[in-house]
Amino acid sequence: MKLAVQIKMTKSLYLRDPEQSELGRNIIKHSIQLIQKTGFESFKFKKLAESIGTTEAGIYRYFENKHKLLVYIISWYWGWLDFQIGYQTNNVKDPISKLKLVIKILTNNVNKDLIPSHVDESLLHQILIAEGSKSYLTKHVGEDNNQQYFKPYKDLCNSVGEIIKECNTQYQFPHALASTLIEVAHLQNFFIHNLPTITNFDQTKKEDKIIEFLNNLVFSSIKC
Amino acid sequence: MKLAVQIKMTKSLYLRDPEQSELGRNIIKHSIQLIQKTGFESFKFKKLAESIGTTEAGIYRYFENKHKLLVYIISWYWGWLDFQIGYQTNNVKDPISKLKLVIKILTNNVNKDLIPSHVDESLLHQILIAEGSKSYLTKHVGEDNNQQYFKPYKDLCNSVGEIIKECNTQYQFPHALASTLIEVAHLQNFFIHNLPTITNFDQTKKEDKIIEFLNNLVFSSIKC
DNA sequence: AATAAATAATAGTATTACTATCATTTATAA
DNA sequence: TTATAAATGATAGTAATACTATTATTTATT
Repeated sequence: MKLAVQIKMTKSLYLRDPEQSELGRNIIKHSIQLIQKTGFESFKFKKLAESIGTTEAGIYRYFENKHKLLVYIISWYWGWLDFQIGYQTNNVKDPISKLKLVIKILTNNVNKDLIPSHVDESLLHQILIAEGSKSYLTKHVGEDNNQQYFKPYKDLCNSVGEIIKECNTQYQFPHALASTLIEVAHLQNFFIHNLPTITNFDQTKKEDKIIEFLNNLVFSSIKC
Repeated sequence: MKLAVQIKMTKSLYLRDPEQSELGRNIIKHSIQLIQKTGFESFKFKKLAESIGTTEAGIYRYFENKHKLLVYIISWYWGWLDFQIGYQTNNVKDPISKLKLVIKILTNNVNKDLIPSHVDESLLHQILIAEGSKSYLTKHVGEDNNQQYFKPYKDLCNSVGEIIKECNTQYQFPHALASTLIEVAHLQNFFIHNLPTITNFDQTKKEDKIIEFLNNLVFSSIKC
């Protein structure tokens, strides 16, 4: 029997559970490909339906609208990242090594194929970088939050925050630093690839530079 | 004669310069109000035209589409912030005090009415927090960048980066830290107001907490 | 007073984000 | 097996949106 990760998703995000049918899984799989390829603004349910070989109505039976589908996909990734962190740092005793590993995981710089999955994580990571903040930068963020849409994100922030606490119990802002770390990992990745003149990273071994920057940022803040 | 700040805007952002006519200035003014009120996704040129008392065609003579209008508004704010920083830190000799003042300015925690302006900066600040990253999180960010749309943003990052350098010439990542500082100031402001459980700031004197967090983040990183 | 530029008024189009309906296939249960 | 329900496919339709085009009118410039 294969090991499969089950990420628990908020029920109100979907009309029909996409994990439970072939069509549902296809919706997720092709959404990831299309959103990554065209960007969220140009992502249309009609194109999605065509690429799957179904109709618009078929998609709408699973997701009310494309924003919920985006939130679903992104939440799935947060849940999956949270799981990865728990799984991969499981044997690491030293909290500082643990936090360093977390930074690597957040920059997508570690082998995640330890656990097989039916989604393409590297595409998902790119979606996170380019579209992630659109999931909460809306006027209805409050209602979405009440519906627990951001629970996986908050759980992840909490997990990272707890590791930060382990490193230095005296540090005042573990959760703020955790959310900063998560977002800045994506932000700098976006900048380095799309607005390179904004940072002064040289363009060789980009990911390593981001990790170096983040390590410096986090560990000097918590004085380790 | 009144002192008026002129922020230099990239010409390719508009079709007709909105600074040069009453209608143009109205477009900017009402856009700011509408975007802040309804969010960018629900912001429609038709509603904008109605609120000004003109027609859709009138708006389209100034801006090709609503994304360019957003970029215009946001760029204006970056340019204005950059100017504020130059102006307000002008007499400050000590680079550390200077950087502290920059952090205050970025968190909107300082009196900016020193210089009069026909736009409402506090509305603009809210737009920046909620919509700012949408200006570059697109598939056409590369072309937009080639058109110099992000020059004011980069200039601001550069100004802040230079002040960071003044504080510690040895610090390796002044520009990355500058962009991080600018974005995190907005991010934490958004979180504290919209997803409060994500940070562990208590809800009193929110802005002060953000400043404290940012000061800690920046000054420990550059070891001052 | 003549000319050009800017604006207003109106209409039109292709696309989009859905909703509704009904027929057909597939799974489940008696 | 048959009856029943659930999921899917096929098709059509609608209101709203993001524009473009055209012509008339007002305002500014020479």
